[in-house]
Amino acid sequence: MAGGRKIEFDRTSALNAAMKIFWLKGYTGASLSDLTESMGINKPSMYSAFGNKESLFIEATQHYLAQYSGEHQQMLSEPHQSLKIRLKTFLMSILAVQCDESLPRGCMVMLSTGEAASGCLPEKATQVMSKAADYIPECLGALLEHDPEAKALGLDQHAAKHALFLATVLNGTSTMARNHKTLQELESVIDTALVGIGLSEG
Amino acid sequence: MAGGRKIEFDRTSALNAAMKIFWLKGYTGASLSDLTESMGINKPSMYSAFGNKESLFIEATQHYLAQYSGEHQQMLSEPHQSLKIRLKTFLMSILAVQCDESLPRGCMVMLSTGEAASGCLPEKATQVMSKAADYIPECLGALLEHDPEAKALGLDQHAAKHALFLATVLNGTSTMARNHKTLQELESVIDTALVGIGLSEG
DNA sequence: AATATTCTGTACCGATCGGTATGAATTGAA
DNA sequence: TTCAATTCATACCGATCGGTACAGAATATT
Repeated sequence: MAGGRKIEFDRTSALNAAMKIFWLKGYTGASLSDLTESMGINKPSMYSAFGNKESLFIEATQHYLAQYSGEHQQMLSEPHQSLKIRLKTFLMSILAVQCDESLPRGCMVMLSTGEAASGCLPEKATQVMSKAADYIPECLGALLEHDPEAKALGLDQHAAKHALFLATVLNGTSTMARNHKTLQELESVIDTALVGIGLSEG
Repeated sequence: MAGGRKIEFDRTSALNAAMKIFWLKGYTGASLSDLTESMGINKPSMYSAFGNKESLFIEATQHYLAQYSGEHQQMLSEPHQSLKIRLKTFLMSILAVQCDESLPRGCMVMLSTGEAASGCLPEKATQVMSKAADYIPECLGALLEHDPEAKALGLDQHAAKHALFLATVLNGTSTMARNHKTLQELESVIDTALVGIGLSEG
């Protein structure tokens, strides 16, 4: 057995850089030149470390989900908080990422899901995005269906409908954030949406 | 002066075919091969008839606006109809196009505006999309601000906020329609949105 | 019929795409 | 120090991108 030349880049920060390029430009729009340049490595290094463009994209998506998606769900089960507070905190947590000025605007999953609908994604990547896109609606649906306060308010009668509504609004804020709408403007959208499902007064 | 060979294709139907390709795949995603194949012509014919890919895209966008965007506005000024009815008819008119199974799903303008935000559109095309994207929010804003019934209800106090909210919902339904949500499902989203701005009861 | 004009089809252009072969550089173990 | 193992950098691959040169086919005027 003999050792070899040591890797000269940090795999995680390279993956993070790739994630931001995919997030900004989408799968098709991100060229290997774009990716490797921002990752600070050459193409052969990328291929040996990540396989190919598709598997890099999938890994970047999982990196995105771990960093910017998982954190939201716990807002929904925060104890001693009203349903309205928990739901608004959840939605604002997502919106804050969409509007973060130090990151690409909008939601990476919603962006790439649109690419998938155009048939621009390879098969496995499409499956990953489809599963990722189901996450937020499922969180919302489960909350509205099973939460005691939601039941008391009768929201469980329209759980699916209201979950779709809120998910639709979040898709809307994602594209609005992409077009440089501010967090303040879009917070008012969230507030109006909460009125729509009867959790707040107009 | 002498005549020449006659053109062998219908310019309008070729433009219509190109529009559908751009609508389905976006500007970058639509290759010249895709376009000319569906238009039923060869590349030199396309270039002599439309100039280049960008001007074809701009003309296709204007064709889209003429066919699928202008028709909505008149719903807002329909006489002898309540504000709620007019607004819902307006929104449903847009939603019906987004969900039309004989057309590409979603709104072409909202789709390409996303591309513009990624810097994937040439300069002039970006300007055209930006102006087109302002159209629906401006319709909504003007309605809520100046309509007598809206004023009576106090909606003019929050015209900009509610216009942004409804435009955001329409962006959401566009991406949802792209992911094969049905007209029925998304109609319930519209209804919930109308509750949000106080034009309907939960 | 001859000719000027216009369109169509093919074949091609340089650039870029995703992906890879190859050799030099660097390392650990023998 | 030699050698096997691994990474890095360059240069290249076929395919496709948007766009065009050019020749032949079709038309209107003379």
